[in-house]
Amino acid sequence: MNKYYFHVDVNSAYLSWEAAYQIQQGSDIDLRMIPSAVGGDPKTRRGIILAKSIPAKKYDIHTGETLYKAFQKCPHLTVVSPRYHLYMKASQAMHNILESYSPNIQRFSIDESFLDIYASETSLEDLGNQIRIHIKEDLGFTVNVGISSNKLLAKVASDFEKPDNVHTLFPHEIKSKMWPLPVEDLFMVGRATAKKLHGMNIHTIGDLASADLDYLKYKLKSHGQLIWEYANGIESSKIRLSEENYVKGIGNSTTLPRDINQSEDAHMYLLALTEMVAMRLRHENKLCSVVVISIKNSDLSRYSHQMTLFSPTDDTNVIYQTTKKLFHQSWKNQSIRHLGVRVTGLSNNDYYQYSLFDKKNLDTLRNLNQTLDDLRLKYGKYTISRGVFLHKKIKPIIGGIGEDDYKMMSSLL
DNA sequence: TCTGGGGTCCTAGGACCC
DNA sequence: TCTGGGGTCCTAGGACCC
Repeated sequence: MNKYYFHVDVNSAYLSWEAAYQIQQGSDIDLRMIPSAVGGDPKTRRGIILAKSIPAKKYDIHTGETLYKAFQKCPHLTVVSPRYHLYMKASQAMHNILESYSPNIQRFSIDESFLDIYASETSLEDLGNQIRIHIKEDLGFTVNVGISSNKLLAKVASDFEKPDNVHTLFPHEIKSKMWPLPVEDLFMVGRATAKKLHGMNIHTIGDLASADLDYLKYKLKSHGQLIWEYANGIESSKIRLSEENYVKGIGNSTTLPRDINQSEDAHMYLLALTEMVAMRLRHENKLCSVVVISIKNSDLSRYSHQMTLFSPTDDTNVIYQTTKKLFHQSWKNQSIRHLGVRVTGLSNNDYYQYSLFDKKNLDTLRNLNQTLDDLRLKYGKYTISRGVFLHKKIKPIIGGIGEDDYKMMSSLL
């Protein structure tokens, strides 16, 4: 018996979950069988494709492209807006099934998990199929399962032929199964790195694996070492359990319905974003010590500005006042297309009560914030809004991922 | 090809300390 | 006074992931 790693990846996750849900609700249309996609807001035609069906793929529609473009390629494309709460439930249901196979599960993203299992090598594919079928029969959507002796190889394996498949990628299979693939198929080789590698005449994962390590490190720093190891199948991280996989920052951002030039308008959006960020922060029982704003101009250039606070806080108003200050320190007076608010430097709020500052005032403030959060959670986020939003078209709270927030992946395995 | 939003990590330069 | 070195923290920007 040896330890093996399994990577479970939901096929076209958002679309599969949407399809499975609609069928459960009695629909006789299976979105997976027609050209369809999940993305943006189909009414305004803004936004992008987040997931697509296999029939939609035949129209050359791919993830990340604008809805506008997708409709041009396929006018009868069925598009549905994303429903993140549904996806979190589906993700949780899958997690519950995986728990019956291993106590060690690492949720890598909403639709991907790693688990380690002690088994004999001959039983691995059967085990993978068992997981695959279990999820399909109980939950109505399909997954790919990748199996290997480490997480990296398991992840690469789950990306082989889709959907509804089990693949292995053991070290002795690297040469035949992984090295012929284009280098951009490797985890952690994105657009920028791929371009640099092509410039070095490295085109396949095999090219990368046999490249000179010192040269790669000279060109790409530590990232060069990392991807060289990945290309050679070298990776040894353990399953990271959720306790050690804590949140490091919380942020929300939005593309504005139209470009703005007035700082008063920017303040509105900063407040609306801060409302959501601070609410999530309090929900996590955390305090932040750093506030960051980011600005994207109409010409798509972007910049950010941050500030470390004198003392950690979870108060909406303190964070908002800081974002305003940051905005005025950094705004280049160009028209703005996108704004973001993010907090980092998180700490637990256990000792908040024992702060040196006036306890009574702090408690009053905390109670006020808490009461607002509770009301919004119970009756909807627009139940109570700040007065400044009256008669404005701007939504008083902006940003996704609410109540059932859970820890997501990091760029490391 | 430049279009969304939510993240993490790395690096380099500057400030500041001893 | 302007000459050494080591360390940490902060900040801005870039790269990557889904």
